[in-house]
This record gives sequence, structure tokens and C-alpha cells, in this order.
Amino acid sequence: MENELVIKKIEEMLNIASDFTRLKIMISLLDDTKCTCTCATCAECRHRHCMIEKCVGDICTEINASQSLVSHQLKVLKDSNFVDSRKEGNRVYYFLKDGHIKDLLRIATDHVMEEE
Amino acid sequence: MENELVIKKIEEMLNIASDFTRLKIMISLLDDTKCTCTCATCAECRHRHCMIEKCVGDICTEINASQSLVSHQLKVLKDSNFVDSRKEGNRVYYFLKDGHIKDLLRIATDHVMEEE
DNA sequence: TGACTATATGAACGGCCATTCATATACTAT
DNA sequence: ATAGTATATGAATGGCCGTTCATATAGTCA
Repeated sequence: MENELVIKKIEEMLNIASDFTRLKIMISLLDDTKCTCTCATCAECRHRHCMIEKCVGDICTEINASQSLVSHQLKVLKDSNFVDSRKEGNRVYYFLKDGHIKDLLRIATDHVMEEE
Repeated sequence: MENELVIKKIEEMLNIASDFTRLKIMISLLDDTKCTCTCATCAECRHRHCMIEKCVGDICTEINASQSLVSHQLKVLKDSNFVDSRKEGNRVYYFLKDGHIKDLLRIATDHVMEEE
């Protein structure tokens, strides 16, 4: 990929990540519980077994935001491949889509914690 | 630190990072050359010996942006602790301030490269 | 079918901020 | 001192986007 294009894509990615509401949503979908299973499936699992899924309503409650706002931002996150969703009856369950987001959040957290 | 505050600070950090001009500046200050020295100083060095410093004019040329724009954005980056500077005569040399930015950029790059 | 719940979506508004232009400051050299 | 070079900064503006309000869609249950 060309250099400028890579930077452009990084910009887009970080733009999506750098919003208070979206951060709260993603962090609410983040499970820091470590998976200790050593089977091949777990090792390969794209979600690394640290994924949590939550329906829209629960996310609204947890981050204390309106249903409309959460739905809008979930769409943004989904369009940008940060999350994916699964439908079950009335409800739609969302979950983080890959490990990079977790790494990103971890590094960002390290950074802000380090400055006293 | 309280949870909401941490998220707020992550938001601020990512907001700074998620701009095309600022990304180009930071990446121009990034040196991927690995330091192979094993001395104690190198091991401890906050900059990890992968730091490059460049004066404002050179950054302008390299990223093809106006002096005013680069100066403005360098100030933003400095106020946010992403970079620091050193004065030498007429010139002011800027450099990345810590390793988290490099990690952040690396992860973001991995993420955008992976999607096809 | 109709009432209810869960989620999605379109339109509109307001605020933030990246960029530019003009100018100021600071240092160098003659 | 004066001219020239390097960098910083203030003001102004135009565009983007986060949020809200209103409403639509989709599924459940009786």
C-alpha cells in the first residue's frame, strides 16, 4: 500500500476511535478476563475469547446514553469494522471484531496513566 | 484514576493523533531502525534510540505542508506531550517524546494493513 | 390483527477545529 | 543597525460530525 494512503487510513481509524461515546461503547465490550485454555481453537480464535457481546439496550444503560445515539455510533463502529453484530429475536448483539482495538485501547490507557 | 476520566483522556489523546497533518509529522519523526546496543543507558533510554529529530523547515518540506500549519500542529503535539523540542540557533528541532506513540502507530498500521 | 418492545434511520442544528493569511518574534550575519 | 532566515501566533472561516428529535422498521406476544 502506498504510504500516504496508509496514513489516510490510520487517520480514519483513529478518527473513529477518538470519540467519547464510541470509546465507552468499545470499552464496555471489552473483557480483560484472560482465556487460559490451550486448545488449538482458542489459540486461533480471532476474538481471542476475550470478547463480550451485549445488546443495544444494555449498552445504553451501561454507558448512560440515549438509544438513538448508541445506535448511530454502533453503525459507525460497524461500518468501520470495529464491531460486528448478531441478531437474536428482537435484540441485536454487538461485539468487538478484532484484537487490534484491544491493543489500541491498552496502549492508549498506558499512555494516559503514565503521565501521573 | 476514575474510569470516566481515563476514557476522557484516551479520547483527548486519540483526538490529537487522528489528524492527517499531525500523523504525517509524527511518522516523519519515526525511525524504525532498531537499536542493537545492549548497554544500560540504551536499555533505559526513554526515547529507545529510535528517535529522530528534525527542524520545522525540514518537516514542512518532507510532508509538503505550509510552515504555519506545521508550526500550529507541532504546538498541538507538544502541548499534548506527543513531541518535545530543542532549540539550536535559529532552528527548533522536534522529536517524538515516548514509545507509546510508536506502539500506537504500529498497531494502527497493522490494523489498516490487515483489511485486504 | 393490534399493542408492545427493540433497534435503526433521516433531518437538522450547533460546536469544534484544521487551515490559511497576515504578522510578530527570535536569531544570524554583514 | 539592517536585512534575511526560521519559527511562532492571533484572527477568521469553512466544513465536518456528534447529538437530538421524530419517526420508521422489525420482531414478539396475546
